[in-house]
Amino acid sequence: MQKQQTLSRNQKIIFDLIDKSQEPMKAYSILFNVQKKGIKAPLQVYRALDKLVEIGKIHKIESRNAFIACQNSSCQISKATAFSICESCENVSEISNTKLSKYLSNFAESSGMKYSKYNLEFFGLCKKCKSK
Amino acid sequence: MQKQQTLSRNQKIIFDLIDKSQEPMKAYSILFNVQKKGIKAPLQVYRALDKLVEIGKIHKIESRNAFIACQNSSCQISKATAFSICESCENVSEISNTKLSKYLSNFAESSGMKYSKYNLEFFGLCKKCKSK
DNA sequence: TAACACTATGTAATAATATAACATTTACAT
DNA sequence: ATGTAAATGTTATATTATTACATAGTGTTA
Ligand SMILES: [Zn+2]
Ligand SMILES: [Zn+2]
Ligand SMILES: [Zn+2]
Ligand SMILES: [Zn+2]
Repeated sequence: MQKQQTLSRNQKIIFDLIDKSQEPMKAYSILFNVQKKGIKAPLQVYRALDKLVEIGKIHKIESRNAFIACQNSSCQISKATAFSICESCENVSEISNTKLSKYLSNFAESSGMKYSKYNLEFFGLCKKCKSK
Repeated sequence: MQKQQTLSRNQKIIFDLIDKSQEPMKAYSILFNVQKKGIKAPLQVYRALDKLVEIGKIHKIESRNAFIACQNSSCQISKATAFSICESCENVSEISNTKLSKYLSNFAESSGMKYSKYNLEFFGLCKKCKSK
């Protein structure tokens, strides 16, 4: 068990919003949604996002510039992330597969670099969209 | 052998620049470098980049918003890309490993989605930087 | 408790990345 | 020559992210 991180006020507001969202959220959409709570500037959002990513509570979907809450309770730090992204409905789900992550970290370890993390994004049509 | 794509004027100018570069190039840096050749607007650059990505001549490094020429002659289309990225010197190299790509496309095929492509980015220290 | 270090916050301005909208031109197949 | 798709040119604007600087809270230790 990792040490439990206490979130600051802004971090908590922003995490709660992302966590409740059914879809990845973009920074300026987050900003718009938290303005009533007193968070008025982009930087306040980006700072909270940076911290939340750092401690693994959220992940950035790089290809979409968007953020989702970690869907994998054991993923306390964002050092090995994998996602399926639907190119039609833009649904994103986090993949949590031990074999896959073992395979990839082994691959990285044997590659000659001093490996610190990876990010993998699969694209295609989700189950719903492919049956349409 | 795939059909050989003929590049248009702007596409060729921009591809040549990226291909000669020793490092990933960002869109506005590309723009700056091709202004003397008559390409004056961001959109001209982005349109060429889009096309070059589509036909697999270059790849976008999503975590860096930068572009590199494909280093894998057999990679005629950007449907399965993998990179090592050095967090110190920002060197990026394309990984071309048949086992890895087989493993990942099999994984995707068996995941329930209608898989179309993936992108994988490893982060860490490259050989040079780790020995410093 | 005072001093210190560290983290977080507030605010304004601006940088960097990317697209929309519209007009025109080129390539090339019928 | 006509139609059509791809590419280009141009202006304006949208979106994403950071710099710089000032202030406030939190916890540790002298
Ligand atoms: Zn996670
Ligand atoms: Zn879908
Ligand atoms: Zn390639
Ligand atoms: Zn390096």
